Order: sequence, then C-alpha cells, then structure tokens
Amino acid sequence: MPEKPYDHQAIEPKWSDRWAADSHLYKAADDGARPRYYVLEMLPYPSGRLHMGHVRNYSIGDALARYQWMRGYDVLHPMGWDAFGLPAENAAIKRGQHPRTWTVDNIAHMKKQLNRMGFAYDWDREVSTCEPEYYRWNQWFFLRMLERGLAYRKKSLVNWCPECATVLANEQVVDGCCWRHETTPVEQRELEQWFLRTTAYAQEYLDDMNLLQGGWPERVLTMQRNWIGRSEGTEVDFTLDSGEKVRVFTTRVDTIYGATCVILAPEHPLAKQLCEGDLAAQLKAMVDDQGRKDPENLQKEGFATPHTAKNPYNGESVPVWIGNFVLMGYGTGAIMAVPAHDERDFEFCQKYGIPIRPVIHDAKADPLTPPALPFTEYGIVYNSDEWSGMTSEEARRRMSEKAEREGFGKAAITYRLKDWGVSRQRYWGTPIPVIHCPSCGVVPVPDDQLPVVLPLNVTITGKGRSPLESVPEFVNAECPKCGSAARRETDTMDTFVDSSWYFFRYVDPCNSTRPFDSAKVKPWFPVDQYIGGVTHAILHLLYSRFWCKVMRDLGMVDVSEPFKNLFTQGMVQLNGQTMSKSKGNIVDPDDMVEKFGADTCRLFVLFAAPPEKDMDWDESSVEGQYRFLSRVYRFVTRNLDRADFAGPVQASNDADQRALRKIHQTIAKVTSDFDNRWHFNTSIAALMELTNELYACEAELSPRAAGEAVEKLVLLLAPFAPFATQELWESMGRAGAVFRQPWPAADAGLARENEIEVPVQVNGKLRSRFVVPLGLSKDELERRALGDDRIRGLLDGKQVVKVIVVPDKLVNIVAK
RNA sequence: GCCCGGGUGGUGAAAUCGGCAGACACAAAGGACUUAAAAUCCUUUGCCGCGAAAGUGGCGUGUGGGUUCAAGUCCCACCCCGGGCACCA
Repeated sequence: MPEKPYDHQAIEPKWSDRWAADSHLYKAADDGARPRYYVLEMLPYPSGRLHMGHVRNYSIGDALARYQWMRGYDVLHPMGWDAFGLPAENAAIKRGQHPRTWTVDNIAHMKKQLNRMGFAYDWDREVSTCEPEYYRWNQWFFLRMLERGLAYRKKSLVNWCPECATVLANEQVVDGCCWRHETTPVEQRELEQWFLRTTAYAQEYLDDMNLLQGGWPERVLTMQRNWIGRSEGTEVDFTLDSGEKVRVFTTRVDTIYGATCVILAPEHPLAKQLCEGDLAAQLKAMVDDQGRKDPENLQKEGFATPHTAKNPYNGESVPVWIGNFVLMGYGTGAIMAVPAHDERDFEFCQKYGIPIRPVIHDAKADPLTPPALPFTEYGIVYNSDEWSGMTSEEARRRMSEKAEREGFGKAAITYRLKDWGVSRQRYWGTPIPVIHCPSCGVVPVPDDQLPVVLPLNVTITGKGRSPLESVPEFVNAECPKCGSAARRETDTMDTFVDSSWYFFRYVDPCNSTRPFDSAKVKPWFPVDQYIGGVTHAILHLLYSRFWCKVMRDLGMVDVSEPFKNLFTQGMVQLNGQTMSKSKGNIVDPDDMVEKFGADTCRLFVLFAAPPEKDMDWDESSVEGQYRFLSRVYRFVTRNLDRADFAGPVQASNDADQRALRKIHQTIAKVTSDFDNRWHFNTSIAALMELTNELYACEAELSPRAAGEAVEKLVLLLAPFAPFATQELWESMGRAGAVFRQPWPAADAGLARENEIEVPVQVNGKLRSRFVVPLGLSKDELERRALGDDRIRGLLDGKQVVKVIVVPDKLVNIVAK
C-alpha cells in the first residue's frame, strides 16, 4: 500500500463525531474490580473559552486515563461545569439574556470544543453546578450543617471587594486585594454573614496530612499547614484594676516575668470601657484605621490607658495599652508584652519607653551576661522566683499547669485558620435556604421545599446590595413555622461550595433523592488522582477536605480525605503572565487545531515541558510535532500491505533485531514514564527516537517485524494522539477503540543490547571508547581498556595507580 | 525576614541511583530532488583553539570553595529568578 499523506482535517472530525455519538465508549464499569478515579480540578467555566492552559491540563489527564484503560483498569474520568459569579454572567443578564440559557449555550460550545480536542471524558456523568438540582444538594448540605452548628450567622468584620460588590472569604484575599481584582484593595465592613465552621476540623486537617504525605506535593501541605497556623501556648488571665479579667494568649509563658505591659487590640471588647474621654476618640480613630492598613509599611502605634492589670504569677501590676498591631482575630485579642523576648513587643516598647526586662538567658552563655535583646530563642529562665533555672520548655509546661490548677488560665492551642464566610451578595450562586421570620427568627427552609431557586426577572446593578433583594417574588416568603409573612435570605453561597463536593456527585449525577448514593461512591473513593493548578492550595483543596469530613460525620462516606494523590500542573504563561480569561491574555486552541489538528496540539503541549513545570507560550515548534505525526502516519500506511500482525515475533535479520530492540526499549521507557513521573516530554521523545530508528531500518524489515513495529508504535502513541492512532488502528484492519486495547508489555530479552560502547577515562577525562559485549566481566573490561591503543599511548611514562571499572558503564584509569 | 521551587547551547529541554553533559525537538546553515516552490530526505550545529583533511587540544551546567577515581547531580557559602508566608503573640 502506498503511503498516505497525513490529513488531520479528514481524520479528526470523523472520529470526534463518532465518539460524541457513542459516548458509552468512555463509560467505566460501575462494578469494576479495581477502578481508578481521575478528576481534573473543577471544570471550565462556561463563561470563558477553552484556552491553552486548559488544553495542557486536559491533555495530561486524558493521556493518563487512556493509559489506565489500556492497562485494563476501569477509569472514571468525568467532566463538569462550574458557573462563576463573574462579570461576564452579570453582563449577560444585563443584556437581557436569561443567565441559564446563556450558560447552557456556552456549555454546548465548550463541549463541542472539548469534543473536537478528543478528550475522553465520561459525558454521561457530567455535573453542572449551576443547575437547580445541584443547588438543591448544596442547600441540603447547608441545612445539615445548620442543624449541627457547623453553619451559623454572625455579625462581624468581613472582607468586601468594591469591584465585585460582595463579601470575600479570607482565603480569597490576596495581598490585601481581591483575588479576582488584583488592584482593588479589600475593605473591611461590619456585616451579618453566614459562616461554615471549618475550624471545627482544624486539628484533623493537620492530623490527616499523614494520609496525604507522599501523594500530595509537600509544598501544598506546607501551605495548608501555614494557613492553619497551629500554635501551642497558654492562656492567662490578668486582673484589671476594675476587677475584670483580661485573658491573653502567649506561646512563651516562660517569659511572663518579663511582661511590662498588657496590650489590647483596638477592637477588643474591653477597650471601649478602658478608654474614656479623649481616649475614646483616639480609640475610634484607631479602629477605623484598622480597616485600611497598607500592609507594606505598617507602623506600630498605640496609647496607654489609665488602667493596670495584675500579672497572676508575680502579682505585679502593669499598665494596659491599646496597640494597632494586636489582632482581634487571633488568640484572645490581647497580649502581654515581653519586650526583652519578642521582636514586635521590643519595637513597640522601645518606641513608647516601656521598661524592658530580660528573664531568659542563652543556655550556652554565662547567666550573668544579659543576652542581646530581643532574645527570642528558648533558654534558661532567671529573675522569675521559683521558675528560675528551668529551661524554657520546662517552665512553659509547668507554668501552664499552675495556671490551670489555680484557675487563672490553661494550656491552649490556637489556630490561625478562621471559619469560612460563605455569604455572597451576588446573583449567581446557591441561595442560602433560610427564611427570616419576625417572630420565629431564622427558620430553615424544609427539605421538601428545596431547591430554593434563583429568580429570573432580576436586574444586576453592581451596587452594594444583593440583586435578589429587588425581586419581591423571591424575597417575600411565608414562615415555614408559623406561616406569617417573612423575608427570604438573599445572600447566595460562595461558589467554592459547588467545587467542594462535585467529584462525589460525578459518581451518581442523576440522583434525585440524595446528593449521591453512598454505596455507589464507595468503590471510587478516595479519588486516585486529582489534577489541578497550585492556585487552589488553600482554597478549594482545603474546603474540599472540610466537606469530606462533614460528609463522613453525616455517615455519607467512609473516607476522611477526598484526594489520595494530588498533582499540581504548571501554569501556561503568556508574556510572563498566567494565562487566564480574567486577564484576557488567553491563546485559543482553535487556530492551531484548524491548522495542525488536535493531536498535534496535544502532542505539542505535552512535549514542550514536563507537566509540573510552568511554561511560557511559544508555538514556534509546533510544526515539529506535525512532522512527527506525519512521519508515523506515513510509516504505518506504507507498511500495511506487507505487515504481518500474527504469529510469534522473531528477528530474522539485523534490521529486525535493531527494530525490535528499540521497540521494546521504548515500551519500557513510556511505561515507566506513565507509572512513575508523567514526564510525557521524554515519552514522546522516545517515540520520536523509535520512529527515526524504524525509518533507518525500514527497508530490510521482515513482514512480521514490520507488523510488530506498526502495531506497537500505534499503541504507544494512542494516549497522546487519539485521533491519528484510532484511524491507523482501523486501517490496520482492527476493530474497536484503540484505547481499549491492552497496553503492550516490554520484553526485556528483546530490549537488551548485546553490545555496548564503554567510555574510557584517564583521571576522569574521556580519552577513548570501545565496543564490548554486554555483561563483560570487570577484569576483562580493565584488560581491554589498558590494552586500548590510544590509552596505551596516553599512559606511556605514567604509573597506573588504580582502575575503576563500572561494568557496562565505564572504565576510569587513575594514573600519575 | 522565614519556608519551598528553580538557574544547563541561539530556543524548548534531556541526563530517573554520583558514571560519556546537551537525548529529542525548534531555529539556523549547507546539500539532494524540482523549471521553480511546497513537501520530503541527507549533512552540520555548546564555546574557543590547532589542522588542508582524517583528526586533535582546552574550556563548559548561576558564582566561589569542598568531598570523590569521577559532580549538572552530594556538602558549605554566596548571587539571581519564581512562588508561598509575613505584626499570628
């Protein structure tokens, strides 16, 4: 058969249409004995177009899924859609387009694009988080949390993005600005908001990290650890002169004899009482100022109150100050200042002339030489009554015990993590299912009235109130308890709620009586491999861990952690900036797909860099991938006539042996890349090497060897280039989907080289090489190396001190 | 400031366990085929020398030291780039 030119435009649409109409090809068996579950981190947003960042992400997951299929595993690899409350959606509504219609249209477009790219998702398990049915289960979860005290409503200072006109979670504030609007500083507003008690599991997040160790990147675990911010310390009550107690938190109770004042956060509830007259105004000014701190150049400021507080350990009364650097949101909102042993306290007390009294000395230094201040390390306690002479560690423990025994404090653990503020004043999101009744208060919407759906006749103003408030049909409700007129909650949930559990819903996407059937979920969990960007290390990935633990406590799942393995792929950057639709610097795959085809496009993104590495977008080398695919295509098509696919494989000549060796070396290489490190750039390089080798010995190949070459080449390439390989598979007269074929096994015997070139070094410098049979003994290698003509010349007049022989690797002669 | 990554040809990169640095590509140059072009195929290509040539010598993985027969890889110090954290008591 003559070779055929590779024509992606003829081949690819043919298969993408067939696959789209035949989606059961992708369906994994529910009763598979050893299923694998691969999830690509949440979903393209239907408001955006597919860009190269997505293509890279999906190409990685797709190659893995196809490989696992070929290894005989049932693989669940579904796809879903998220709707974000983005300006784009809001703009659609403003244009008078129904947001749902608009979204559905965009999903259809996105699906077409993904289909055109040949990504092998299980479309039947698609989950769309913007569906009322998904809202229903978000609401159902919310109500379960409300019942258990895991959801609550509280008035508090919250982050407000003026651009989004909504509240943000702490996790969504980046450098004091909104994560979506990097130049818009976040304001602090006091609002009544809904929270989810993520802190209930603070310790569990840390403890369960040993389930994730090894499977998650260390970097992500560290970020979460920092974010959770566990500190062990002591809470101690200082007694105010007014008789009231003020509780401080410290990790260094061993330094308490060095406490020379107590400092309260300006927002501390006691601060108002302690500041009268002029001080009240000063306090108010400081509280107002707290909201718009410039994180870059913060100055420590404070002022003294006329009050004192008594240290329960030494009975000393120290002045009470108000300080802007003391955070209300951490610990108790009050500290004891030990300027000698804390850098911040030192700076503050020096500025205001507050005494500095050292009580810890360096264990390695002379006790009589005071340490350079501030001395913040552990050491030996002195000047501290009966505690003097103890190590810091011992004093911390025993002083905490005393506090507890005598009732003025206790050992305490504090976390930096705060509860998740989920209220949003956006249109787009799951309505929070409660009703405010003038007589009954906050009343949950009964389960049988779920879902509470978003109204359609809404105007988006972008002003500071939820758009839902202006829709009377939505707002006006009846109290489920007493039946009187009531007001429906107009806050919607953060859309991170959607992404917190969608991968459970994938398993049972059409369930209309529960979020999912636990029995169906069981065999698939935890997710074997989750693939996504590192950007969600402390957002989505922490929320998902929270949700999973809640579901476990509800008895719905029997895993504590949702994702066994996490892979964070590198970002695709354009001119140094991460490609993202919010920045508008996206590169659409359409042009490349049109010109070179989806297979080329996928090969290209996989070949450009290992998947965990960030890559700068530069498509100048894409033609090389097209050439490679064409070379493969031509090799296969022109060898089809003579190729013999049946019977035992045997080398009948040198060319056969060369080809078979390379084939099996390549199988081993690609297999190990899949099993170990996913460096598909080297897998593809190995396939190019194989192709080059096959071209070189093509003329002499026996029919059986040619058949073997064709078959293995096509199978090995199948995870990366599904369209071309499917076409070739069919042209080979084979039936079915190529990615359902068994993955080829490497034959170590055929892969073995029988000769090897061994370099010879003299004093570590390469001087010669010679070819020897593989497995030659050390002695023989040494004898041959020393007998080499070039080496003999170089060693002339020198003394051979030592010969290092690494069998099948190298010989190094040390000579003087 | 603290904690992670990373720094290799003109470019993307490879070297997986301390063993031939630059695989595989891109780009470039030259050649074959062609009336011509495209496509394809072949050759050269880390840097600096010597040689008419086959060859051959030196240098070379951010910098400076060290360990080792042998270092891109291990150790110490430093520089640069990227990311995370940063009044968390």
